[in-house]
Amino acid sequence: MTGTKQAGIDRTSGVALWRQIADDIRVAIGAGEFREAGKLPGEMALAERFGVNRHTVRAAISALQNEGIVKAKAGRGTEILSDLRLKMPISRRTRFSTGLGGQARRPETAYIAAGEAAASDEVAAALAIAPGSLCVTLESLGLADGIPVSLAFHYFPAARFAGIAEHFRRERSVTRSFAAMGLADYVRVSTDISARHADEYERDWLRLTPGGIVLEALAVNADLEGVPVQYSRTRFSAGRVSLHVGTDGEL
Amino acid sequence: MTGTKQAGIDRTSGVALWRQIADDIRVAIGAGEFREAGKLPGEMALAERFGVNRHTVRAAISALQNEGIVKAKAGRGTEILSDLRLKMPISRRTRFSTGLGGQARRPETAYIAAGEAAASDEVAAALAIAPGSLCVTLESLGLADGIPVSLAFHYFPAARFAGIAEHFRRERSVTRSFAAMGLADYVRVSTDISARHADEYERDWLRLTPGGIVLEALAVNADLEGVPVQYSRTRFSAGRVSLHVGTDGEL
DNA sequence: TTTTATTTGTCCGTATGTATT
DNA sequence: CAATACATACGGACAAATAAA
Repeated sequence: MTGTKQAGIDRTSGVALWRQIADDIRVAIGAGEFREAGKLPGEMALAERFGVNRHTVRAAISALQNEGIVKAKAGRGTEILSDLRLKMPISRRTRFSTGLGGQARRPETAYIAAGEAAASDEVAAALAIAPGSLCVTLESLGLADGIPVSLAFHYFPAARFAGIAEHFRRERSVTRSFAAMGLADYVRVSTDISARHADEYERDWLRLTPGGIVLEALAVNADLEGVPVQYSRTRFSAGRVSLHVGTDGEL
Repeated sequence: MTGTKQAGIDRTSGVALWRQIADDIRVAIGAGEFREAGKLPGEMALAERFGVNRHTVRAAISALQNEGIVKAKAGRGTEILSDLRLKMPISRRTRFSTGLGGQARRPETAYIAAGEAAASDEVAAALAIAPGSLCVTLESLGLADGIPVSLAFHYFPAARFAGIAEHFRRERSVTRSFAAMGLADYVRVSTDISARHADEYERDWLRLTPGGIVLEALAVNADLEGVPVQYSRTRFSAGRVSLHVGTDGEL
């Protein structure tokens, strides 16, 4: 099926050639295709490979430079800067800071906003409360070494966690905020994972370029009696994070 | 330009507006946004929503018609034909066919290819065998109602599962192939999930458009003694599938 | 049945972006 | 940095199909 035509380039798909080629090169870098050389093949070689003009390849490389993935130097070639991904564990004891702790990086959580909202059907079902019940909302940004990796929107039942936003503002941690309100422990009940293109708001906070991808995780946490205490929608920068599900044991 | 910019549409991303809008509408359909009406809002309403000209919306709808998702009729509106969005469970007992079975859809597995390969470091580590050991490889396509949803590449240690490809070719099921070779049961040990743009090969098999997204799951299955029996790399069509991780119980 | 409003389908022209030579 | 060809996006006008008054 892949056959004769030059490596998968479609000219009437609504996606500019330079963007298709940039995406292809990004995937190839992630797959480790150029890891040995540490740099991309020359512009002429790439133009040949994709069956396009050298100018088009230059536009693609320029886009990858803006993303901070490669760095082109006259006479030297195009160096590959980073193809690393953080591994975020998903288990019964999923927590942001400890999840990234083992990877020799400085994890950090930033406060974005807090508020109140009536529970939509979706939120109400997840938290096992009546639709329309009041929820405390909290928005936060997760960073590793100063680079944003996740953007989270949390819902807590207001009846039980009325003042949690103030705690979070000081503590910068959901776990410690729960603890300050008398909830010593909690577990992850379920996680729903999907992927899509980032919208403008997500691109802004996660510093993604147009066409960037987010992994969206819808998660429910519950106390040890199984009563839901938190519903959150976390969007991970797909280029910087993978999710690791260990189905055999705890973290 | 009609006025203020609208939800997540970017005019300098190398992706045509009509394609961005088509992707947005496809996701909205999958989220059930128009399920009540059974059809899309009018072209004018959508043009307003996305802040573009009516013709641009028409181009997007035309693309969705070609995908077989909607059907436009003069005077009637644009009917939604399919809102396929599958939820694939990831748990200790993860299997493709049973995973989709509960969703009242016809699951199917197609055989693509089989072969042999020496284990790379990555594969060897996952299967707990020596690097360079021989593996049986198997490639398969998962479909739901005839629509491709997953593309999988499997590795089995050849020392133990030498003839498994022939079994799979007849049985069209990894579970039944294992059973035919005397392995009655196995469990999922770990799953690593990431997201990225589909490459040409994946776009081809999964019938994705350029810029399409895949959810890639690297999974290890083991027998009940904990000895790894299978390592697989499954790429799900992100627009058609989400992954559900239940961390509390079995499937 | 006729009328009217609504919605999609098709045509025109113009400006800008993309890709090649 | 041309010149050229084509795709994209916009704006408007009108035709054709449908549903409801």
